[in-house]
Amino acid sequence: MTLTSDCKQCLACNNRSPMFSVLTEQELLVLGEVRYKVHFKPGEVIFKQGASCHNILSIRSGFVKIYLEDESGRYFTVKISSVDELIGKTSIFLDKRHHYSVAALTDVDVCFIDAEAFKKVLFTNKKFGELYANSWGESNIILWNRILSLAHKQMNGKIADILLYLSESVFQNLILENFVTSKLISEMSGVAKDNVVRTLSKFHKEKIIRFLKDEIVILNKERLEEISKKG
Amino acid sequence: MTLTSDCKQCLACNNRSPMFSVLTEQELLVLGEVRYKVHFKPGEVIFKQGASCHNILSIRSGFVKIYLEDESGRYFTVKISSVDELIGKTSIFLDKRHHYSVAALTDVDVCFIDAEAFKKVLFTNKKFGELYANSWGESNIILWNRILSLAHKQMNGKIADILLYLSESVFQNLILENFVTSKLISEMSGVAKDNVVRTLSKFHKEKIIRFLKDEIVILNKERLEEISKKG
DNA sequence: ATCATTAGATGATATTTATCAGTTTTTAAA
DNA sequence: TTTAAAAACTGATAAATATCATCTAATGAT
Repeated sequence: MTLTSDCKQCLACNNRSPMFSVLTEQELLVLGEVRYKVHFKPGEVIFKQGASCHNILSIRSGFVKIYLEDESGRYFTVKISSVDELIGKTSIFLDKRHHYSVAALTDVDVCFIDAEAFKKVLFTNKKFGELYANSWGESNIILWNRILSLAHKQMNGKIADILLYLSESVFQNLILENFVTSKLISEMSGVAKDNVVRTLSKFHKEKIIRFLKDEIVILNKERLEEISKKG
Repeated sequence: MTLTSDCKQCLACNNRSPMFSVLTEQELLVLGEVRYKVHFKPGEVIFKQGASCHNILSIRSGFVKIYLEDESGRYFTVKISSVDELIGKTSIFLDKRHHYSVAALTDVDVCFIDAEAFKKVLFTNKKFGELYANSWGESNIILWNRILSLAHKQMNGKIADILLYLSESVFQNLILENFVTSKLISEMSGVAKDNVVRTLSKFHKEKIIRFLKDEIVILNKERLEEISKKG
């Protein structure tokens, strides 16, 4: 993790979340004063579940995973976030503790914005508040979908769900970035790693995906959707 | 479902969510004008996933279940809400559609409050906005916990989690209300009904709970917590 | 009071999935 | 360039769970 200061203020930042465009110059200046940018390398932990929480994060480049840890030390990755997304939308309204962990999947630049200053702007600018709430709502839909997938589906369906989620919501592309490994899909789907490998190999043989040396490409999305539906 | 008008305006309502206490008289009067109260009998559906959404709901008495339906028509009950809780905190900020269904578990009185008027108040009164966000955040913690439970735990752990959730978060009591049936626990835990019955009987034999004629009482909470932890 | 429906109960079976063990390949590090 | 550490791969096995079938008890409706 490296602290860098070579970035324009929020006012002129062109990696900022589009939400910020509804803020006034004055508001952007305020936020610019209370933020700092940090660089993380792949694998580095950005913050840990249980640690105290004083910032909301804005991702300026790269991909991070948001994951939960249970009492037995097992992980579950809930979602993957990237540019334009805010992290901690829920946490800043809770008990000043993080309720999940975040780690970098690639090289990542993150702006840490002071939560109190951010909240002040949030409650002052109605337009901004509404966009924030919309974006919070979108995040919740992902949670509901994850719950449905975990509750009743079996291996094939769970893995299909993850592939579709990654393609549609994370990359907007049929080609999945190469940090998507079987291990990551295992963490996201709740399916044991061995079985993820087996299933991906099977999908490869059936020409539903191409799965070669950590490259995953969706070849037959309709089929994946059927598998997801069937469960 | 019965439409009733025998209720005081929000101003004098003593079944309202405590959040409302930070509103001004003027704001309460506004909300009072755009709400209507409806009674539901046990089993009645209050709204369906996919239907259009123009209201936020405030439960004034009774218990409701919030559940998701998947493409194959299976149900999953995410949480149980009761007095003092708002339903639709996320939905009013989405695409005007409900993303889950709600049904009455007992006799229920619900206030339907017009979403647009509610949002106006929400963005005007900062204190109210903050309480709303806190309460939204609390709801999200429940979702995260559900996800962790579903992802890695097996039957015993999943069922223990539901019993603990009901006791701690819903009833604040070791005695679970008698609408909590094996079927409901099955819907909430993602475990097949037959296996829920088997597990509850086992817990009964081991004196962890008392499970007799639709009465469930937690006798040994520490043991349940161990089972939850072990998974 | 009777009938139909739902919940509880339980054993048997089949399916699904996790786990283990061992091999190969790839990637990263020294 | 060699070595170490992950990741991919695969078969075998064991464990967990869903499903099916059947029964009784309880509940609610007419």
